[in-house]
Amino acid sequence: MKTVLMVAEKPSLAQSIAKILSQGNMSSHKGLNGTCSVHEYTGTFAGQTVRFKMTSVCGHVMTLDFLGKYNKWDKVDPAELFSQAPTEKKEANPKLNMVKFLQVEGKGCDYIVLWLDCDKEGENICFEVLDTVLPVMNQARSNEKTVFRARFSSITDTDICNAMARLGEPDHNEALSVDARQELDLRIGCAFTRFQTKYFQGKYGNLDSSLISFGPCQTPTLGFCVERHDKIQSFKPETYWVLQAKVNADKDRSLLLDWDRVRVFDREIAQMFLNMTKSEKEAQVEATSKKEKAKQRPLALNTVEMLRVASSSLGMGPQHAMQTAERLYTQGYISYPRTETTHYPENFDLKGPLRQQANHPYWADTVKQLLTEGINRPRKGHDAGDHPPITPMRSATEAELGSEAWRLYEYITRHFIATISYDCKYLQSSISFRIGPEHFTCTGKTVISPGFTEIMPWQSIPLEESLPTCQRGDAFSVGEVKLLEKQTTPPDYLTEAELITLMEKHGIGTDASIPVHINNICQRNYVTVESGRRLKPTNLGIVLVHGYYKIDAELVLPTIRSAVEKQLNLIAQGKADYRQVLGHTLDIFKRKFHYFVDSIAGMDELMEVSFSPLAATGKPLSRCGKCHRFMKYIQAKPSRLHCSHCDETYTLPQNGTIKLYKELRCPLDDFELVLWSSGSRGKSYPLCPYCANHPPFRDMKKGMGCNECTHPTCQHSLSMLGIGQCVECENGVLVLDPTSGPKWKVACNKCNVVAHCFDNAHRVRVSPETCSICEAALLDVDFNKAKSPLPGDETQHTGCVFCDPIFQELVELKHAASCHPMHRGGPGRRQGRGRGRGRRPPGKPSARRPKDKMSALAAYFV
DNA sequence: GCAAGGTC
Repeated sequence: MKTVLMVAEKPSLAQSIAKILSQGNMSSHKGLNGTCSVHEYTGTFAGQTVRFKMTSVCGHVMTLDFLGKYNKWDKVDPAELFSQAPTEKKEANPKLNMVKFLQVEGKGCDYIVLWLDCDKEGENICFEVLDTVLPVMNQARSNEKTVFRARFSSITDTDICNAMARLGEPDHNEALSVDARQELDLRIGCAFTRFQTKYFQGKYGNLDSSLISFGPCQTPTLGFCVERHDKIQSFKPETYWVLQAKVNADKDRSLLLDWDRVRVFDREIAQMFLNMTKSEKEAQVEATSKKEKAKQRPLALNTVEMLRVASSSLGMGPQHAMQTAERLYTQGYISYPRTETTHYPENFDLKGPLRQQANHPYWADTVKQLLTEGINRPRKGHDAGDHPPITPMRSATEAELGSEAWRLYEYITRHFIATISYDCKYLQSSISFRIGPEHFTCTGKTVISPGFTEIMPWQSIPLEESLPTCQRGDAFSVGEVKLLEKQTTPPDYLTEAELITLMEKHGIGTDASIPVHINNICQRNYVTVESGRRLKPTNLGIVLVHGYYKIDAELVLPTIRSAVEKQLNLIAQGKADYRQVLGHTLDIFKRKFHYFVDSIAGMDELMEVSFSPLAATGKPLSRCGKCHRFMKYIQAKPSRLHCSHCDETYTLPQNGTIKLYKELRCPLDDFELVLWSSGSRGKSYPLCPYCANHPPFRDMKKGMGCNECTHPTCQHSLSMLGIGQCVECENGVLVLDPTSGPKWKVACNKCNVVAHCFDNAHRVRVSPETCSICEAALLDVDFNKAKSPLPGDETQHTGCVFCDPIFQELVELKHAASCHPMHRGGPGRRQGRGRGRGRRPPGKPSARRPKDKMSALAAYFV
C-alpha cells in the first residue's frame, strides 16, 4: 500500500486536520522530537487505498544566516554584508531536530500533501519541507505527480474536505518573495546594527545597552515613540475661553449647557460673547430631540485586539500577554491565540462554548438568558483566512488558572459572550437653547437595554439623570453665564495599545511579531514602560531616531517596510524576477549604508550631548598588561574595561559583579586578573581581561575565564584547579573556586552546577594525585582543630570528592555525585568521552594522568 | 552579540 505524507505548520493543526479527514479514526504517536505527532489512518487517494501519515513542522524549518566566518564582528567590515558575505540556511531550531524527524517520517512515502498555513510564510515552509523530504521519499514513476498543496481558509470540516478534494501545487513565487525578505532583513539589519554598535560603543561609556540595533520593524516602532516625545517637547500650551451656562431645570436642579462654538482663542471675542449673554434672564428652548441609538457589540476577538486590551485594561505587556495566552491555549482553555480574523466561520459552533459557561459563578445568569432567549448573530468581521477568532474552549476558575492567566481568560470569555449578545440600546435626548444670540446644547443618555454591556460592564453607559421634558418655545431661567479660561494640554506618551494600533495600521510586524518588536526596544533601553503602560523613549532612543532623521529619514519612517513589501509582492505575483528585486533593493540599501557611515558625525553630535566618552567613564579597577596603568571599569551595559592610554576596550562577562582579584597577574600577558561573581549563592571565577578577549590557546574561546584556561602551570588555570567531569553537562569540568572559603565551592566551568563543600575548612587545595577509581583530582583539605568533621582528631584529609566515603558526606552535591558518570552507567559507558579533568589539546600528555594507568583500569573492572 | 518571521 502506498503512503501519503501530509505536513501542517504546527502540531495542533495536524491533529485537527487529521481528525476531520479520518473522521476520528486515526492512531497517533509522538515523533522523535517529542513535540510533533504523527496521525495515521487509511483512506483513498487518487483512486487507490493508501496509508495517510499526517504530521507537522513547528513553523519555519530553516533560518537564514551568514556563513560562520562572517559572524566575527571584528574581522568583517559590515559593508561586506550587503553582497560579498554568503548566506546559508541553517536549521531554525536544532533542539527540535526537525530535519531528522521529517526524514524519518518521510522515508518510503510516495506522495506528499502540504497543509502549511495559506500565507507567504506557509508557502515558503512548503519548500523547506520539500527540500528536506523529497530526497528520502520513493522515486516517482515518470510523469506521476507526487507533490500537492492543500489550500484552505479555515479549519472546518467543509473547508478541509474541499481542500483535500481540490489539491493544487505549491507556489514557488510566493516562497521566493519570503526568501528575498529574509535575505534583505538579514543583510540590512546586521550591517547597520554592527556598524552602529561598534562605532558608538567604541566611543561612549554610558550608553547602557549592549546593542545599538537597527531593523526595518524595530526602528520605525521606536520612531513612533520618539515622534510622540517630540510632539510633547515642542508643545506650546494655548489659552482659550469657553462660555459656560447653567439653567434652572427644577427647584433644586440646574443643567450645565455646552456652548455650540465650543471654544474661542481670543480673549476679547470671548468677552464680547459673555457681554451679549450675561444679562439675559431666560434661555429659550429652540428644539428638542430624542433618538434611539445603539452601542455595537464587539467584533470577535483577534490577537492584536487582545494585546491592546491586555495592555490598556489589564496592565499586561504584549509579550507577557502572548505567553499567557499560549499557555491557556496549550492547556485547552482557549482556542489558538494567533489570528488576524475577527469573523466566526459560517458553521462555527457558538452555542457549544457558550453552554460550557452556563454554570460559571461570574456570568451564569447572562449565559443562561442567552441560551434560553437565543443568541444574537455576531457582527460581520474580517476573515483573514488563518484561524477562527479567539474564544474560550472550556470553563475555568481563578483558582485553577492563577490570577494572571485568569484575568486574560476572563477577558477572552466576556468578550466572546459579548460578541453574541445584543447591542446596547440607549436614548439620546438633546435640547437646544438660545441665550441672547448664542446657542447652547444639553444632551443626555439613558439606557433602554444594556445588551452586551452587562457582560462587559466597563463598556456600559454611565447612569445619569434624564433631561427635563420640554418643547420648543419653553423657557428656562438662566442660573449663571460665565467665561472659563483654559489651556490646551500636551498629548501624553504613547501607550502600548496606541503603539500596537500604529504598527498594525502601517503594516509594521505581524500579530506574532508585534510583541517581539516592542519587547526589543524596551530591552535594549531605547524606551521604558511608564505607569499606564506608556512608552517613554530614553536618551539613547531619542538620539538614535533624531540621528536617522538628520542623516536619512527613510531609515526610521514607517513607509520603509511597506515600500520593500511592495517590491516583494511583485515577486510573489510572478511579475518581477526574484534576483533582480533582491539585487536592486540591496543596492539601494548599500548606498544608504555608505551614506550613513559617511554622515555618522551628524548622529555623533547628538550622542555627545547625552553621553560621556569612554575615557571619562567608569572607575579605575585593574592594571593594563601593556602600559601598566589602571584601566577603568565601565559598569553600564555592556560592562567592560577600558584602557585610555592604549585606547583598548576589553569586554567582560555580563550579568555579574566584577572585583579586583588580589592584584594577581596573568602569567601570559601581565594583565591584572579580575574576579567575576554571579552572587553569593552562585559561582565565581578569576579571569584575565586580555585572555578573555584574545584567547591564548587554540581550544579556548572568547569570554572564557581562568577556569577554562588550559595553561599548564598557572595557579588559576583549569589544569591546576579542575577536579573532574561535571555531574550534569556534557563538556563541563568541575573547578575548585579558590576564593570561596570558608564556604568552599566547586563549580562547573560550563553550566550552572555549583557544589558547596567542606564548610569551615581553612584550606582546600587540588592535589596532583588522581583518584584510582574515577581519575578525578584528589582534594587536600585542612580543617580547624575545633571544627573538624573528620573522625578522631584528624584535621587533614586527602581524597576524591566523588568516591571517598568521608568526603562524600561533606559535599552538598552528594546526590549529584551519585549521578557522576563514574557511578552512573558502570565502566563500559566511560569510553570515548572526556573524563577526569576534561579535555586537553589532543596529543598533549595529561599532567594529571595516573602514574599507573593499568592499576586504575584494574580497579575499574573489579 | 546582529533582522524578521514562523512556533513551543
